[in-house]
Amino acid sequence: MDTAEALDRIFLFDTLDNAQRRMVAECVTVCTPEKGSHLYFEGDAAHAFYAVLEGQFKVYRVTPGGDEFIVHIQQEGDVIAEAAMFDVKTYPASCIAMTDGSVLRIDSRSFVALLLAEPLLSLRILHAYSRRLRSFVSALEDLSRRDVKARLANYLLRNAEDSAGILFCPVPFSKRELATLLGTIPETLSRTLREFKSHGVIEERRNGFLLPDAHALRAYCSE
Amino acid sequence: MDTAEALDRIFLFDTLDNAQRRMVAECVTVCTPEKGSHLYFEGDAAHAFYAVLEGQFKVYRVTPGGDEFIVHIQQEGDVIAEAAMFDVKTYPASCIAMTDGSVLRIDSRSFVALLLAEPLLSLRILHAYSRRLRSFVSALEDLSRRDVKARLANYLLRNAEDSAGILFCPVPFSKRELATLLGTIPETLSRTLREFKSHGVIEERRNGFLLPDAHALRAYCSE
DNA sequence: CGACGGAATTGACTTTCGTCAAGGCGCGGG
DNA sequence: CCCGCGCCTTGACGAAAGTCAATTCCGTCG
Repeated sequence: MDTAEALDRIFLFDTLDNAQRRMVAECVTVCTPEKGSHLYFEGDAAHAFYAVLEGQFKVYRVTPGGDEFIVHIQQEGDVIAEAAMFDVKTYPASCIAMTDGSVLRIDSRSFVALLLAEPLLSLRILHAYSRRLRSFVSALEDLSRRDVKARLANYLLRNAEDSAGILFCPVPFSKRELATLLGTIPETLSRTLREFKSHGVIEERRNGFLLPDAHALRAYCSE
Repeated sequence: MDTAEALDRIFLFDTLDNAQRRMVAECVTVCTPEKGSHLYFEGDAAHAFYAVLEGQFKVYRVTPGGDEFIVHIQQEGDVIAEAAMFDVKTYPASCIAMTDGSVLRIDSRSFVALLLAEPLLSLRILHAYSRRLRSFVSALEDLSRRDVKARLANYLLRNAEDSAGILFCPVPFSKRELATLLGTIPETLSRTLREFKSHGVIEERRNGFLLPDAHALRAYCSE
């Protein structure tokens, strides 16, 4: 994938004019990390941030107790570690490629210079931030007020795609990771999935779940 | 309080030069809401955002079940609803004055125009966002991985002020609200406080807690 | 001063969820 | 083809924390 095509795929850049794109192109490179390789480790000096072109990337921290905490799983179009460029010098988490993939690597210093020259670009970044912030607020609300059934139901509905009237929620990663994303553990997730399946509200498929009874799922959400 | 003095108190504006301050002053007004009055309600058209000069303000949502969920409690220097100006037309939560107070009201449209004219200001806002974002990530980690004891200990230490070697954590609001902030309920908070008091790691005072044994508290954090 | 009302506390009970341990399933390598 | 290794599932159990209900504390107002 060349740089121009890559910029088209990232919402931060996809409406820039040609002059702006040339400027952005100056401070980005396309990388193709292999599955299992790290974009960066927690504590590394933060000279760059990333935008996902292909594949899944896991942003995580290791707790003092040695457990993994998944901050988020980023997919095509998502921006990773954009926080790092503004107010810190090191990454607050680590990021690993869960699959082979490709990313746009954006040099922080050059990019900040670009922002100063292109205020519209700043507004776009602000926009991105505010969406991310909002999603954290609802995740927080979710975790503190709802049980695992509600969190799972919510996740399935939120990530579902509608094709020909059939809802399908892709889960392109392991159940262990889904459990961590939901703030629970594989055992509890497994039991909750079983309950949903036995009531016929979901059906398991390769890499995801069919949601034949969205109405019932919504009921779980607001319980 | 006049506008010039008010701008000095808000970190978004406190390093602006005179010309910039005059521009900002154009789109802000100082308001003095009384205890119990709302800055805005969830769903209102979002024409402005706010910065706290004095008092406490509670940003909250009402869940479908009718419970209150506190998104955060904002105090002097904090910025409220800055997300609203970029990508949405309505406030995603409500905000009420918990005490008499004063705020800077900033008109969104004029401010966005200002951002386009003053790229440095955009960078400051970005900075603010990234800090806020980071605090949400740790709150999330907290909620999903730690028990109430750890969350309370963490909260106390994080918000403590050191005066003459004595740590004091101010809690200028009710225990009910503290409980909600910690993602629990008053009963559980009360029991946890009792446990901490009985072990001598905290002492209750008017509007807060003394932390005579910070070391013990830190042990609770990482348990 | 005494009564009321909201906040906080306490106790008994229940539910949810995590822990521990065992076993099944699928897949790749020898 | 069989073995081993992860991943996932299942069951039994216990701990944490929420619910419900009763009581105490405390500030306010008549």
